[in-house]
Amino acid sequence: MNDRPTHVRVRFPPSPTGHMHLGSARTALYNYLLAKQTGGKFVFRIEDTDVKRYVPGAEEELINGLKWLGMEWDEGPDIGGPYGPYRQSERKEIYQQYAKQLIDTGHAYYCFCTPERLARVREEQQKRKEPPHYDGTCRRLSKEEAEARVNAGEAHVIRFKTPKEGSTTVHDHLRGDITVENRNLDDYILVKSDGWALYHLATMVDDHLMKISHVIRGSEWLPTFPLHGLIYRAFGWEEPVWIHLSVFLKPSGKGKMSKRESADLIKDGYSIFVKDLRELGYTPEGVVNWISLMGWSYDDHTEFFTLRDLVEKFSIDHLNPAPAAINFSKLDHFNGLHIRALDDRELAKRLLPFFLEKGIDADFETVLKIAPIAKERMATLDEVVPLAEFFFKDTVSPDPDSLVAKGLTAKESAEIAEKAVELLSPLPDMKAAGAEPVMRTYVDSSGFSAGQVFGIMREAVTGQHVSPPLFESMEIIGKDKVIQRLQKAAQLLRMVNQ
RNA sequence: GCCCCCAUUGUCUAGUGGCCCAGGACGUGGCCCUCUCAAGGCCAAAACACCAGUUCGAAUCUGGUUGGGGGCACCA
Repeated sequence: MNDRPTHVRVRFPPSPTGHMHLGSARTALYNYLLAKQTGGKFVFRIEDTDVKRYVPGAEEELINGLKWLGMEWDEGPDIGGPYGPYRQSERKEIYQQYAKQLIDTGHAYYCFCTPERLARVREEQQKRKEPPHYDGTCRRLSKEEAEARVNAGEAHVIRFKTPKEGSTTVHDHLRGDITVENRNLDDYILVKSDGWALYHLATMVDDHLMKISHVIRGSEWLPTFPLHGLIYRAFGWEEPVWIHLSVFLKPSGKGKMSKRESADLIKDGYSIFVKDLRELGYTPEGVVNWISLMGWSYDDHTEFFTLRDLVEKFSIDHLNPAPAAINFSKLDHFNGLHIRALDDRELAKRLLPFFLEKGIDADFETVLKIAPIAKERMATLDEVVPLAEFFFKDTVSPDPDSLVAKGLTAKESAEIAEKAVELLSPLPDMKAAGAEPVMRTYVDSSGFSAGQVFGIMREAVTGQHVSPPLFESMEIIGKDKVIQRLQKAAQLLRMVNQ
């Protein structure tokens, strides 16, 4: 608690190549939390050096996703900052300059091998059950020959000159030292033949230049982590604190979510994509609380957190290195908690669009009245529609058979509906405080149960088996409509054959 | 195949040698509350992968096994 770092500089550097998913949201969140709790900076950087994989609109989705979740960045492509540009596609020359430095210091070399030859070499290596590594042909070229060929305009890439002997040890904050034999590392390509730097170079250069002090990233980088350490050392730079987060597994815990499985999820009302979650009625509060606990924990009993709480309580010392299976029912739980924690005005504001989207002509004032009686019946915001759409209908159409109360005949049910009309009509309005005692007195004297009487009324007034509390609902609907609907129900019941 | 990482109930996890015949949460089952459905309250079933070792003592340390995951691109 006292040994927390201060003023860290962290970054979230996604590639605009697809939808923003839960894994990147969590990585962004942990970075954000660390920045905020230390008074540091959260840097947003776009890693778009691969034009072939660029997806239009992906960057905007990333921006919207982060903002929706409540994570604002301090430096980024849209707002700039002291270490820009924050888009890798605008930093090409910087990478080339550093690649050249690596060549000059003997840490990298030009390679003229064609993709075709590399594929052939790889194939043969695999046939011989050898690790598929670059065979070192161009590593043996003299500096003079290589430069002559470059100057002659021959196509080339730049490769890192990985040590052949010995081993490399790097340190991960939650996993400790990680050591690999250098022979298991490859002479990775740093700069492609089109002159663009690859992740291994571009990201290390950017992180150093942008003074990133803590790198929190996914565990898919673990295999090349030693290479990244080697690159930092080749430049003579001080390494950041490295933290590799576990991956998210599919709900069964067997492997990570495939494209197909992600698509299938939406049928069950779930998704691993942030933008879908929003449309499915999840709140940013619920999503943040949920993902914060997949790989991190506070203590042995506290689980409800707002983003503010997390900024205060999060700690990189309590991360869990094991992969975590996604548990959507827990998301429903957290979302419900946060819906109930919202004040009525805020909740109504968020509920309204879900009515409108379904073509229901809801108004804010009515939704504001509905919010308090519906909030504990929702796991997701969109569930308000089937629960409360009857408030906005001119008439409802209850099913005559459903109108008949359990254990009663249609005739008895009709009489109850008629009695309700008779007892409620004289009242000045439908305030629950007035209507409920009247009906309860009737229940007590009639011999029918509350469930029977109120059940008939619920079906009559809402047209639904399930609804918010009856009398509160009737108050919102208003006396005229309540009486009308009860009368109609009585008529329907009179027509049911007994 | 090779390399790396990981390993507590179905799932997320607490646990850093004695507070643990293992605590919390989701889910599941039961009960209570109750006008429906929820929410809420109470209760229950449910785990230290295995084998050695270190130690007076191990879920916690070490080694191995097994299992799971990730990576092996002129992608990130």
